[in-house]
Amino acid sequence: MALQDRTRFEPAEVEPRIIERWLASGLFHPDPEDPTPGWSVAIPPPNVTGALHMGHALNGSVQDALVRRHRMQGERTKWILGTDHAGIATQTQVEKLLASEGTSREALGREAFIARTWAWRERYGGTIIGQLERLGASCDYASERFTLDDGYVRAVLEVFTRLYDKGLIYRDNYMVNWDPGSHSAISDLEVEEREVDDHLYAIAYPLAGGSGEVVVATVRPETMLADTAIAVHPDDERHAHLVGRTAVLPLVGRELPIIADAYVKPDFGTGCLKITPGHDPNDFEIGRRHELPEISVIGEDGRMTEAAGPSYAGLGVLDARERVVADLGDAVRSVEAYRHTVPFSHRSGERIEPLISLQWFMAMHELARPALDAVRDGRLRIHPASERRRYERWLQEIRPWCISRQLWWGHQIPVFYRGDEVHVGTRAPDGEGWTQDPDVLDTWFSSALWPFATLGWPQDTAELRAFYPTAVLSTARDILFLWVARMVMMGLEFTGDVPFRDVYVHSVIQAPDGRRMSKSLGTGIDPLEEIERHGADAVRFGLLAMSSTQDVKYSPEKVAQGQALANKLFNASRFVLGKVPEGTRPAPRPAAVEDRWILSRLQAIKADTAARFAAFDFSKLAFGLYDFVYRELCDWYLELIKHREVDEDLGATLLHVLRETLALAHPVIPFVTEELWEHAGGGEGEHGLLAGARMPAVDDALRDPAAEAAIEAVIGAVTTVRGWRNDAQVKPGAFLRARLNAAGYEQTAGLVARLARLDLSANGGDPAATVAVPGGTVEVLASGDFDPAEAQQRLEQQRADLRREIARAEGKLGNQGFVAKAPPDVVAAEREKLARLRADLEAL
RNA sequence: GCGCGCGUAGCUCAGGUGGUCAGAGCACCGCCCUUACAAGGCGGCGGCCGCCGGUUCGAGUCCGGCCGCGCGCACCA
Repeated sequence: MALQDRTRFEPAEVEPRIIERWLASGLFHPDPEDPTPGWSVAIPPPNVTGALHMGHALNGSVQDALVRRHRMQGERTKWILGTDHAGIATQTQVEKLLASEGTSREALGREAFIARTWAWRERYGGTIIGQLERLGASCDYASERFTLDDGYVRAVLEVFTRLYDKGLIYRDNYMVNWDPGSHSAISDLEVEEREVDDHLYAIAYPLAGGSGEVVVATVRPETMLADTAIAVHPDDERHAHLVGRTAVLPLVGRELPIIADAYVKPDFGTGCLKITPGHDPNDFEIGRRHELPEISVIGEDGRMTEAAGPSYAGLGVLDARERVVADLGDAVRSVEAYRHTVPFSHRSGERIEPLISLQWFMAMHELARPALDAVRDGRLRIHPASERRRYERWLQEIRPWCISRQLWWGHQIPVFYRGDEVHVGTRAPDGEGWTQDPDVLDTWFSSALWPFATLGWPQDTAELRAFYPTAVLSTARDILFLWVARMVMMGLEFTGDVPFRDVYVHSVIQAPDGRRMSKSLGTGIDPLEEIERHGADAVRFGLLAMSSTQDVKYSPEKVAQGQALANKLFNASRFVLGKVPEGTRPAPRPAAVEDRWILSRLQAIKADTAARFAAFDFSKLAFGLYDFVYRELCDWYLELIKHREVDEDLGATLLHVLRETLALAHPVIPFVTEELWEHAGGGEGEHGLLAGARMPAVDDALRDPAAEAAIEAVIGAVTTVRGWRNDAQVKPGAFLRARLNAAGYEQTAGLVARLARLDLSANGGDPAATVAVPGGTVEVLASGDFDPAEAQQRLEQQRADLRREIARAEGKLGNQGFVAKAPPDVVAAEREKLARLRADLEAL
């Protein structure tokens, strides 16, 4: 496309074309054998079932900005890409599909179901990869991984086996969060608390021997069928006499010992707690402490079991509750409405049924300690600091991780049983009768190996040597424990090094009204639709600009700002490239003070941008670029040089500034900059792409404080005169005859004259108005082009403002306390300010 | 309940270590089709910086207490 044919940047036309060039260039697929230092990022693997949402888009923008910047710094950069098999999510999707076909997973059988799921994944699994491409993410698409591919499976087996041999993975009957929805145990981290309205029942249990009773409170009367004790607080004098005695469980007749345990809150309810180790996590702990029997009356299907007795067996939990309450009759002493929070499955949304179940667990304390140390000694840095504190707290209070899931889709647990024999390994030992554990591992077990399993571990590959540890892990805060902390533990355990040096925890993007973005609420905004509407550059810029250390509301204005920036850069480039002669070689060749100024400002924005990248301050990074392009480059520099003849020097400087600006902005808005780069001469190498060009370094020799001061004055003077013209109702096009009575404009009077539309050539005539500008005044000579009365009013306003400021400064300096106690330089600055204000007033 | 964070122009947000810090974008008003951009340019309106105290010569900026909101952790059956 000829650049001069359009006045607007058209992302929809340009971006797909640019993507093709990037992918064809091979720039995103680094050679691991190359000796250049490696720099890598591992993408949080999206679910194969997933589609790009705003969180992915933000995280993609963050990671891509980092990756592109480092690639342009000459590092051998790899962005590790892949998808997660996402056990529950994927299995649920496929089961839904089967249901719509009138069949089911059970009808198919395990092998066929898994084959079907693979086929489903082949067909629908890759959509998010294409969507990342559309965002402009420069991932290594040529070596995409999957958490169930062959190499990955080997890594998982290796880790399982080694942890088992170390005794850190073990099988136990333990209280788990049973999710009746997915028919599987789930980990503590997959449980969410929700507030519900329940009833609190007070139930009387008679003491053995008929000498009184003990009243307990419960929201789940049906679980009493599994009670094995009553507990009171050891210091509770009201109930001290009960400890050691025995109560009789109503309906069942079982004798329950009355024990003392500090867990019981004496001031809650009656101060007496029924203990049900089989169906309550806290009771389970108490039961283990006191070696109580563990009875289960609720099964994995959520129905009462035979152990509940003939009149309850087979009933659903709620029906059983009703029946129990009815059967208790007078023993129910009170029922009151009760609101409290209870656990629900994050996945299925069903209420968790705490059950004792035979599951695989991972002991975490031994693994957690090195992960804590890594943060404390600085090998791992977490940004922002508040997230680091969360990380530490969780690791300190870490609990065993239930890693088995009663699913089919995933890494089947590599353990084989034959009678009492147990064998851990890839395949069953020789001989008949071995059966493999039917469960699969928690999806997060395999995700925890992501940064090294994707690079070929446990083999010692060139990729592993080149790209491990990765540099930065960028993620949202909701998976800091679920994923990030576990990667650190596994990385340290199996590679001896942290899996990444920096963790950047980014904002969660909420809907514009502050609610959570979600499909079910209808509050979601599709990033792809935003990209279609405004361009990928605009969305990337907007997301980075709105990011923060806190959650943020989605801001369409910031996306619009990004779109405006892309367009501005497009038009600025059209202007520059239309002026620069063919064959110009870009170079800083300042011929005038404004050239020295823009070159100096360019060094400043380069340095600021580098610092903001280092600090993960993406919002300031984005706004800083916006401000430089809009304000300094377009509003001022291009206006300042507009009427100069573009000779070799100016041409070289213009092209230099443009190209460095494009390079600097490329990591944030890669498409428009890549497109314009080609028009601005392109780059080295066969592809000539900006994505593969070098990031310009800061050149301190081009910093020029004198030029900055001179142009600052010009900007101040022009702005002030424009404001005055507006107030004095000067005809917009008129060039007013005026005298510039001010210091500091030796080289720039002509610039002021042109941009403020003044004719400074006249020396005669009476001043009809005075305007204060930095360093002095502009005296405007009488003419018919403005209204003297309005001008006078404006002048009075200016004088009043000055007098007010003078009075404030005088008051401050007249304050003994200030002069005596404030630091000398602050006092001196105040005196200087006062003198300047007085001089300004004098001049008017 | 404990912990963390936030409440600054109509809206969304910036404002390390207290002294031009009262800002940006959008919205709004006025003027301008000035040959890069009218989805543009120029200028402007607009804020007891949540409330009440305190520390200080001086406080959006520090301390305490309220009020409102968000998040994290733990939950009392």
